[in-house]
Amino acid sequence: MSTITDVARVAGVSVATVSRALRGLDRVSPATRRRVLEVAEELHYVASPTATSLASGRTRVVAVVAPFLTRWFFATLVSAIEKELRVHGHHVILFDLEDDTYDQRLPLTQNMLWKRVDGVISLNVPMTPDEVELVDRLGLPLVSIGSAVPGRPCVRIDDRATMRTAVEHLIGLGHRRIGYVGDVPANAAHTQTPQDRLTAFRDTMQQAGLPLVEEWILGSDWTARAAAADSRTLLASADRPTAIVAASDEMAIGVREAARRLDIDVPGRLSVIGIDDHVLSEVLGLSTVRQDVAAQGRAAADLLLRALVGDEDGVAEDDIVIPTVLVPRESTGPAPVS
Amino acid sequence: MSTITDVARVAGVSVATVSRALRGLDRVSPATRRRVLEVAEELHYVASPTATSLASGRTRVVAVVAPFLTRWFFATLVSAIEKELRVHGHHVILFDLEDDTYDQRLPLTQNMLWKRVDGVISLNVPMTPDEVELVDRLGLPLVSIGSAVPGRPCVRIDDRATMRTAVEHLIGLGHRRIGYVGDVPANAAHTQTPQDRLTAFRDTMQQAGLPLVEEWILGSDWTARAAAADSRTLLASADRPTAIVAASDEMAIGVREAARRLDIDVPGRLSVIGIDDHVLSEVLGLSTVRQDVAAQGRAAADLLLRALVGDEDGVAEDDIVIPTVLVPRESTGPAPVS
DNA sequence: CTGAAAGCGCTTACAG
DNA sequence: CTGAAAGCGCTTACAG
Repeated sequence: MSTITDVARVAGVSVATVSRALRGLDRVSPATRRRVLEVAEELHYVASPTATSLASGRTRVVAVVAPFLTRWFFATLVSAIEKELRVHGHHVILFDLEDDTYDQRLPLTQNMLWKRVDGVISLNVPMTPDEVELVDRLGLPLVSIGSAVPGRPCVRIDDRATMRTAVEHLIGLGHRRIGYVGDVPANAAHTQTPQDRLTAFRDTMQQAGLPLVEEWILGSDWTARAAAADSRTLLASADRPTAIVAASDEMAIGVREAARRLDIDVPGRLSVIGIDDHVLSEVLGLSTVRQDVAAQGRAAADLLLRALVGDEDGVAEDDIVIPTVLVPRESTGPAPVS
Repeated sequence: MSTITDVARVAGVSVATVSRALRGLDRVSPATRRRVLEVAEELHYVASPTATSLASGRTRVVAVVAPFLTRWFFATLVSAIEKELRVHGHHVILFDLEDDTYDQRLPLTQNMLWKRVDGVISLNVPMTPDEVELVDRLGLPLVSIGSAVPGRPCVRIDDRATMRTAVEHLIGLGHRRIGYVGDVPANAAHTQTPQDRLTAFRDTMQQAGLPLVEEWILGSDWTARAAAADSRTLLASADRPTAIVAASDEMAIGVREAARRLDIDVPGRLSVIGIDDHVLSEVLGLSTVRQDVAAQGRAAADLLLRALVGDEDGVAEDDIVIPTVLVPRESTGPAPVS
C-alpha cells in the first residue's frame, strides 16, 4: 500500500502539498490539486489513520459505552450512533461494560480512552465521580443518553411524562386498580430511569385519586423473564389489579405471558401496557408508549460531532428531549365490570 | 498527561528502556524495571495507542462487521466478541453495514480497514469477491461467523443438522403435515443459512416419507412482523398444516402471534418451533433448537487472536462447529387427531 | 501557492 | 543490561 510519500513523488510535489490537497485545504492551485487527486486515486492511496492521529492529535474515533449491549434498546442506539458518525467520518469503538453480576459493571479506565478516542457517548450508564473526573482530565467531550451527567448535554425522553401517558391511558379505560412492575433496588447500577418512572406512576395515581397499593408495586430486573416470575404471585391472587403498567415493554411481555399461563384473558380481565415500542411489541399486539430510540442515538452523535468539529466551544449544555407517543394496541382494554 | 519521555526523565533512564520495561521484555534488570513501573504508575502513564500503532504497525483493534446490529443474534455476537477481545488487550471498531433496503448492504472499504484494524470478524455477511480481495491485499486475517468465506476459518452451527432436529421433533410428535417459514429470494443479501435450513427441511421430510407441499413453504424476511403477515393466509385456510417450523425464533414468534389472532390454539391445533433460543423464547414458551451465540462470538475472537498474536502462521483453516440442542417447550405438542 | 523541517510518541535494530 | 538514533506516516507552522 502506498504512503503520502509515494503520492508526492509521482505527482512531483512535496508531501505537505499532498496533505493539503487531499484534505481540501485552500492555498493549493486547482491544477495541483487535480493532479494530486488523480495520483492518489491511481495509487489507491488512503491516509494512515494512525499516522494522521499522531500528527493531528485527533483520532476521529468515539467511545460508545453501554451497560448491556444485548438488549434491544442499547443495540438500537449503537446502530444509530455508528451510522450517524460514519457518515461524518468518525468511527466507534465499543465498550460493553456488562459484568457478570447484575448490580455491577466494569469501570471506565484511562486505558480505554486515552489517545484512543476524541469523545465519549454513554448509553444510560450513570457515571461515577471518578469516571467523570477521568473524562475531564483527558479533555474528552461527553454526551450521555438516558441518565444525565451534571453539566453535560444529555439526550433523553421525559420519563415522567411518558409514564404518565401510560397510566392515564389505563385510567381513561376505566381502570382504578392498577399495579406496577419495574421497581429497582436503590443500590442497582441503573436507577435514574426506574425511579423517575415509578415516581410518575405514584404521582399520576395520586392525582387521579386512585389507591396506591404497595403490594401491587413489584420489583424486577427489567427483563421479560424476571417480570413473568415476579408478577406471577400477584396475578394468581384473587384480589389483583385490573391493569398493570410495566416500566418497559420487555417486562410487559413477561407480565402478559404470566397472565396467559394463569389463563387470565388479556385485555378482557387484565390490561397490560409497557414503555418503549420494542421491536417485537407490534407483532405481539402490546400497547405501549413509543420512544424513538434511533433518533436519540442520532441526536447524541450530532451533539458530540458538533463539539468535535469544534465550530463552537465545547458541547452545548442543553438536554435534548425526544417526544414519546401512546400506541394503544390489543393488550389494553376497558376495565372489567366487577 | 505524561509521555514516555516524562517517565524516562524521572526514572533516570532512556525511553528505550522504559518501553522495554513496560512491555515486559527481557533484558531489563529487575531493579530498573521496578523503578520504571513505579514512576509510570506515579505519573499515571498510559502509552499512546496511536503512537504505539504507528511505530509497531499493529493497532490492536479488530473490525467487527455486521449486517444488522439491532437484531438479537448480532447484538449478542458483538457483545461476546467485544468482551473476549478486551480481555486480551484488543478493541472493537464496529461497522453496521445495514442499508435502507433489505436486499442490499454497504460495502466494506479500504477506508474502514487500512491501518485502522489488525483483522476482521464478519458476522454472517457473505463477502463479495471484491471485499475478500481487499482484505487480502491489506493483509488482514479474517474470521467469519455463519457464512464461510472459502479458505478462511469460520465459526458456525450445523444449519442442516439443526433444522433436522427441529423437524424430527415435530415428526416425533406425530405431525405429518408440516409447513415452513423462512424461504428467502435467491438474490437476497444473505442466503447461505436460509438455503441450508430449507434444504434440510426438504431432505428430512422426504426421508421420512412425508408430503412436501410447496404452498406450505413460505418466504419471509426473517423478522417476526413479516412472518406473522406471511403466514396469515396459510393459517386461515381450511387445509393447513398441523405444525410449522420457522427458520428462526423471531419468525416462530410471528407465526404464533398470527395463530393467536386467528384463534388457533397452540399447541392444541398447531405446533410451532423455531431455531435460536432467542432471549425471549423461554418466557414466551417457544419450543426451539438452541444455539449458543455467545460461544460462537468467543470462538471467533479466539481464532482471530491466535492469528494476531502470531505464535502460529496465519489463522487455522478449520471450521469450528458449535453444537445445538433441542429445547422443547409449550409451543409444540402431539399432532391433533384429524 | 509550495516546500523544508520539525514534531507527534512510540518501537526497534544496532552498538556497546 | 542500556542508550542513541532512525523510523513509522502523517500535520503544521514557518519561509519564501
